[in-house]
Amino acid sequence: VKKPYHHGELRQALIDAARALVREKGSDGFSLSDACRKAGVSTAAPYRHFADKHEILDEVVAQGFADLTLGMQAAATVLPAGASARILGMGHAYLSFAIAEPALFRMMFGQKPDAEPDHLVVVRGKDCFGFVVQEVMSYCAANHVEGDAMLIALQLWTLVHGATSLTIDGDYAKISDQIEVGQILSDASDRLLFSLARRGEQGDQAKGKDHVE
Amino acid sequence: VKKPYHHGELRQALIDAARALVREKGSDGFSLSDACRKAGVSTAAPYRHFADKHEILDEVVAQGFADLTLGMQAAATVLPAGASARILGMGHAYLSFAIAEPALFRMMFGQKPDAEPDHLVVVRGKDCFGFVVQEVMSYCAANHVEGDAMLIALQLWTLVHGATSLTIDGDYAKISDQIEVGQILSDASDRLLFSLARRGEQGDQAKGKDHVE
DNA sequence: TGTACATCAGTGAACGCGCGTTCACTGATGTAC
DNA sequence: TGTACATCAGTGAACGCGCGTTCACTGATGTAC
Repeated sequence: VKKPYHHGELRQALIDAARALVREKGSDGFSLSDACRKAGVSTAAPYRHFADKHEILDEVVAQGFADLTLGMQAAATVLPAGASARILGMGHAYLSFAIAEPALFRMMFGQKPDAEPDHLVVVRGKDCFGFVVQEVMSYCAANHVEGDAMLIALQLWTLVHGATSLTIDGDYAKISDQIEVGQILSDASDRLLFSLARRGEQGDQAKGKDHVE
Repeated sequence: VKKPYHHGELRQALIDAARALVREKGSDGFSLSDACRKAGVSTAAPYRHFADKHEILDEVVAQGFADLTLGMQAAATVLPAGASARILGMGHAYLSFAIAEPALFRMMFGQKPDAEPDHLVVVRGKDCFGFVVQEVMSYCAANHVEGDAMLIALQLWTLVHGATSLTIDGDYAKISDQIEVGQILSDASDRLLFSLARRGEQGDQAKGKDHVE
């Protein structure tokens, strides 16, 4: 194969290379030079497409949020609307995403280096949480839950995010190798949801567990 | 003041300098050279007391866990034994610690750079979680809760850790500036604890909120 | 269809930087006799 | 109490390294006439 002078898809190729390198070496270990090596171009080439290193990483993070949203949507749509299993499935999708790309997950939710956040990243992040709120609202409507769906969504997010962080950072493992994150998640999620729902729906919600993951 | 050739307390001085620099610049921005500058010694001096850079940071992290445990103990002991407010107070102490030293908190619970974890760090970490389990067991005993105290402690830890991470990383703020982490935490913790406790104790637990933070 | 030329996406060499670590050294401390 | 000497905690200069970014450049593309 001959190597053409013009790459043609260099912008996306650099983003893909950056994401792969973040996955392999972590966000700290990532260097622009590495990404250039991987894409097969000189270290000056990226500056035709990006202002600096951070701009590439912002793009990676934005695509990460889009993928996370897609993952949760895929998990939700195969589960019955209004069931707590559907909410739980989204939580498992969140966890699975982070396990597949822990360093990317940390970049998405970790603090930025004091620079103001990228606009596209914020939009994608809000879309992602917006989907969670929407699903929680559907659940609440279907189960006649009185209460602020936003607050409930925040609590579930908090729980799932905690379980995810402690898993990918190896903190559960440092305490004991007997800990099952799936049990923690499903047990606590159900507890949070059940304590809200009115009587009569519980049998319906109690089945359908352990679908995903 | 004359500057003596021998520092005398250089080991602890370097640990203190490292902790201060991590607080100021983050764990990434921290360099051994910076710590030497701050302690007023040459860059070769640390090698009399530590094998390498990581050994200093391990020491900082271990002291961080000790401080976190102390903070939670201090919060717990001023609140009535057996009250849910006591458990909640520990959660707030966890959050306060992380807000005061976010970068240190991230080092404590973030993943290590593939090297095996330091022994002292693991011990201090287990001590810290052990205290939480112990307090949850007391709560369960006082409120006649049937259920695995370890699992309950894990769920509470997960929730509090999630709320703490999302707070210090600015993720709540990215969604909306109206979000109150205190409300999320106390609401969800109470819900997790109440759904376990038997009848009759609820009035006792419902007061005593909003003590700390 | 052919040619002139502007535009654009790459090259490759070089820069300055701060880092972690090593080296031979030197000044201070403390112990043996 | 005094002296010789081993030990130890520092110094300061140097190293090699990989990084992000800039520079003048060159090869390819595409458009005007």
